[in-house]
Amino acid sequence: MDSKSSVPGDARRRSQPTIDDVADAAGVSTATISRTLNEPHRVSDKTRARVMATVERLGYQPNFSAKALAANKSGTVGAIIPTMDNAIFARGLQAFQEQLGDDGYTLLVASSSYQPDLEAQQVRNLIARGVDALLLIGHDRHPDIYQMLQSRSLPFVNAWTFNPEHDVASVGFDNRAAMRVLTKEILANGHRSLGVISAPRQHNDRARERVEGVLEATKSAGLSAGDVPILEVNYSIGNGAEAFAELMQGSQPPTAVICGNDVLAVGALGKAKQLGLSVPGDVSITGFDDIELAQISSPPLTTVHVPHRKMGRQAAKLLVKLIEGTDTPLQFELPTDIVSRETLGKAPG
Amino acid sequence: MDSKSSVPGDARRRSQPTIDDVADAAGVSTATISRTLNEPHRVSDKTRARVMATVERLGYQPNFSAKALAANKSGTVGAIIPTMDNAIFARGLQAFQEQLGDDGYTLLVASSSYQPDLEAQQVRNLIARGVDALLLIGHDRHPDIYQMLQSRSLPFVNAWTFNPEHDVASVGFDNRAAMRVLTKEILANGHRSLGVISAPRQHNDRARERVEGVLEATKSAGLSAGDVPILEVNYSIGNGAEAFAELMQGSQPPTAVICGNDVLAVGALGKAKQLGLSVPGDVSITGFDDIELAQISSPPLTTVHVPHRKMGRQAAKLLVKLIEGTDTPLQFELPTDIVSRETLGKAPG
DNA sequence: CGCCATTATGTAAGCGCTTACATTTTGCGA
DNA sequence: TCGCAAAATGTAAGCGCTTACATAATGGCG
Repeated sequence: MDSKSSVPGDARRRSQPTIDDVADAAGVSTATISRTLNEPHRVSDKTRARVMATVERLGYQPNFSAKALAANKSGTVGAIIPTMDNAIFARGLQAFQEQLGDDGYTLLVASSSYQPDLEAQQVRNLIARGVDALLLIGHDRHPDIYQMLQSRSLPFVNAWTFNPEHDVASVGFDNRAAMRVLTKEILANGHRSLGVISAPRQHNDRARERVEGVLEATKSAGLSAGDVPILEVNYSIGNGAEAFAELMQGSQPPTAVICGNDVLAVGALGKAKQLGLSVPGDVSITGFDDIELAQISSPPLTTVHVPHRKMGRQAAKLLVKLIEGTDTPLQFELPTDIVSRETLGKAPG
Repeated sequence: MDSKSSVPGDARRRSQPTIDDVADAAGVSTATISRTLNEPHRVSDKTRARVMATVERLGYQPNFSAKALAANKSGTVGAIIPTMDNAIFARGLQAFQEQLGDDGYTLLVASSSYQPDLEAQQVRNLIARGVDALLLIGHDRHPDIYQMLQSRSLPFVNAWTFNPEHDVASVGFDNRAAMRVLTKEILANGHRSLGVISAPRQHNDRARERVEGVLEATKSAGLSAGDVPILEVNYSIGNGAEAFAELMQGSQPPTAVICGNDVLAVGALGKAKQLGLSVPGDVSITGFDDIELAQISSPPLTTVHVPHRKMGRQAAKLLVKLIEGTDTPLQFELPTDIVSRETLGKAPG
């Protein structure tokens, strides 16, 4: 019963079999195992069959850390989103992940809670964890981040926004244009007194662009910027409601309230009902994103439809191409369209 | 200008500094660097300060794969959820991730799309990727999975459900009891003709338990099981609507329709409106989960509130304790409560 | 001041893979 | 049958860390 723990083939505590175990069992070298698994064509049919059988029999699973270390790539893609707790990101991320899975990559998620510093930290974190590429939301972010990505030549794409001025890979839509179109539609309905409920614009180019879109439209319709009150609140139904109340309590309340997203709009809608205001009889209200909420609110919301799932999948595809060095265009603009339901009507009076 | 590429200290293509670089720069051994970073107290104040400064100066970030390989742990926790494209999982996952981040772990996500085989595959995948622990939804799954986890003694917790019969770590709520309580409430309102719209129960113990809850309540009220039609559809507003229509077209339509979740209920609600049925005047409709949809539907939904965020955080805490070997109870039952809004009323007639 | 228990640091052997490079086998034309 | 290019396989050096063990520095005490 003496036991020299260095005896080869020693019982290594019933842990995972390693490549060496497989090599021994199959009577080939580890190199052959590795090749069989990663470049099957470089191995003879006979050997491949034998190795595969052994792999199967032993239940061998390559150790990922080792693989990542040796090959200097992890098969892992990171995503840093503001929050999953918002249908639009959750949905896009789900699609992103599905596509990634199809391509053999795994998703590492972090969230920034809309805080630039936190985002920077998360980027560092994910890089240290060896992600092969990164999905980021929007263009705004700490310059350190870009530098960091640059210096490591780590592929990344900015999603949920599209702006050819930024010379980086991205897949998204033109927030400004979308909102401009919506606003024009509103103006075409005779509204001249508008109000905006936006997410905080600082550090959030999407929110900023949307407001810009509104402003461009109103300006070209001859309204001066000062005429359009803009409230900034964090995304939530409650905040939407409050902001709406505030907007309506002035001496000359807007006849149309443009919300930065559907969640805010639904809050506004609820508050309108509560205040005894009819929508769109007394006020029109619009949203952005076209999430489920928009369909089932009552009345259903007129909003801007954004192809979140498509965006997620497309971003994944692009990232994979960047990782693998496949030639590809770097920028994808996805179309949005306004979906007219029942909360936008003629201006009263 | 001659360049022997093997010269030590050679310019390794301006890549990340390694622990060796830091060691050289700080004039200590790599062991000391490692200790400074991982067990600061084991290093003298002077050395620690010098090392930290060097780390800072070089912008050193330890390579995760190497760390994981050497230490045999990855600081990464995997989660396999049916889909992120459902507010309840997204929300819970967000909370889960926040807590994980607080504890220094990172989240690796995969989704099973409600398919047992896919789930098994994802488990394998995440294990190979070296996760330190796993979050799983529900108790139902391929037995191979449990065996796999067992044999590697990989910590895991089953969430979104609580059932002391299963002897595994879990944090969740009693789906059956929650639904039983809701159903009793419905019966107390005089309803005797019920209908159920559920998610497919196969491979989904949560859906199954919920239906069981309904049945327990109806049975103890003297109704026979056959009296309660049960439709199974995948979660979606549209499916909820269709199922509702089907339920109502019989010769003796139910006066109360119990839905497996809010999404289904909202679909049913919409269809009721469309069919000219008043809710709860003609039919009562209930949901489950209490997501945002429930508040803003019209009329707002009577449903079961589930503390998704709390569940996510709690699951993360538990998992971390399991990983670190801290002593802890293994099962956490979270309370649910029924929130009475406006879709449940007295039985007509 | 010298001894010895502490405390701090260094040495070097892996962790489980990949992959240049070296060696052996195979297959085929002459 | 021989020679040789191509195909298959093997050898072994890392990848960047952690950590057991060895060694050196420190400091308290008689």
